[in-house]
Amino acid sequence: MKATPQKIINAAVSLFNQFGLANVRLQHIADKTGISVGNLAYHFPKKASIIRQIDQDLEKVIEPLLSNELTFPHLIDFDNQLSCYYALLNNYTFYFLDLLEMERAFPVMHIKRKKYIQRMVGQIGAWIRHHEKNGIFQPQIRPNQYRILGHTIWMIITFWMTQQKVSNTGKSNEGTFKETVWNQFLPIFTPVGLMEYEAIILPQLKLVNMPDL
Amino acid sequence: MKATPQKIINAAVSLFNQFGLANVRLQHIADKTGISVGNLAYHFPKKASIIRQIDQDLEKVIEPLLSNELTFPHLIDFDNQLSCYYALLNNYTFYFLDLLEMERAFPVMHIKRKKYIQRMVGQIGAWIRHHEKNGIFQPQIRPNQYRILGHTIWMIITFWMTQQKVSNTGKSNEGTFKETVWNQFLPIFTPVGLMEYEAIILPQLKLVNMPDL
DNA sequence: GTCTATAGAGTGATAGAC
DNA sequence: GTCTATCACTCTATAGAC
Repeated sequence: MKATPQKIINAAVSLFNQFGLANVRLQHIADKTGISVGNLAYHFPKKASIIRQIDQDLEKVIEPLLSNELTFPHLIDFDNQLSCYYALLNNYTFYFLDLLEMERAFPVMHIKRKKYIQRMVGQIGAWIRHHEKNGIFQPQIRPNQYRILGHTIWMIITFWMTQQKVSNTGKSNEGTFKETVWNQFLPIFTPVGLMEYEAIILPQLKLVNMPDL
Repeated sequence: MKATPQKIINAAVSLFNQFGLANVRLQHIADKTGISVGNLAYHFPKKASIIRQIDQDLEKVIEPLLSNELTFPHLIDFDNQLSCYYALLNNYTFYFLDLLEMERAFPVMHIKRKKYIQRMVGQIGAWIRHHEKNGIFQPQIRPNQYRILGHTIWMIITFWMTQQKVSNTGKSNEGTFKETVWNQFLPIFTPVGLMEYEAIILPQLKLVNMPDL
């Protein structure tokens, strides 16, 4: 892509992340890009064209994340995956803040999102079941326990940024994010699992400072 | 309150719940109430006046919920509290869907919300610690474990409706909601706690049908 | 209390000169 | 490719008759 369109996209993503999809005007995007609204319209005839472009960029980032098998034997692989998710949350915050606004205004994006959700929940669920058989996690106490757990972890990831903005102390923090997700696994570790967690994951988490939730 | 203002509020809440705060026009509210926009303006001079009134009604519902001590010795008390929260989610869905829009457009409501959040997280946390000392829940494995758990449960409650709308199968379901929250406690029960759960809570949950998440 | 009519402030999109 | 100017539309809020 040429220089100007790329600058426009960068400005738009940045503004969307900061103010939310519905609150950003073409004028703001043009100003931030350093061009006129007319010029903006030359490159992207509709506001929706900008969104579409961003959606395509986003797909290129999400797709590989969801294609990871995650059935690697080490917990650190999941920790790395969490880092990737956190980067996604940071770079495309608006995508996770404006879920319903996007559903209403850009139904096509929403259809894609629904597929992502299914795959993501499935991916996490498969990882849990893998480590259940593995002896890292204890067997389920109740039939649906780990299916629900997978879904809850998806919720934590998806609504992390919203939660942060609403509840919060200020700036977002990768360490707190990861700690919250890992906290879901803490009570279901087997002794062996707990040992691996405390040896491998915990030192990682301590590397980042952790203010109050 | 007289008849017309109350009808207006009812119509407004219903529309906000369905379409979201930002997508409801004065015209829609007037139509649904069966009056003209001019008349609507007579009763509520600004759109914000309507929101303010709803906010006050909402306070009357939330306040008693947050004042519950929840340190009663039986798990069923928490289950009842969850029923109350679910009713709140249902009656004031928009309040939980449009968190950020409300922060932007109605900062005063948001300040109140922040206080609610603190109290709610604190309430849940106190309940968990109470039952930890009680022998219903196992001792913490790690220092912050139950503080984070309380925060996660607040997230599940707060974002339940959004999650439902975005991910979902259709209509919201109290049984699935409660099961997801209780699932958080499942692995931290002591044998005694698990017995009480299976005797008292589980039969309750089974009373409602549970489609897929 | 209720209505119709309209002012006034945006906002997305377009036309046409350079 | 880039600009200025403007149209067409939407929405809140207000004025004034009944």
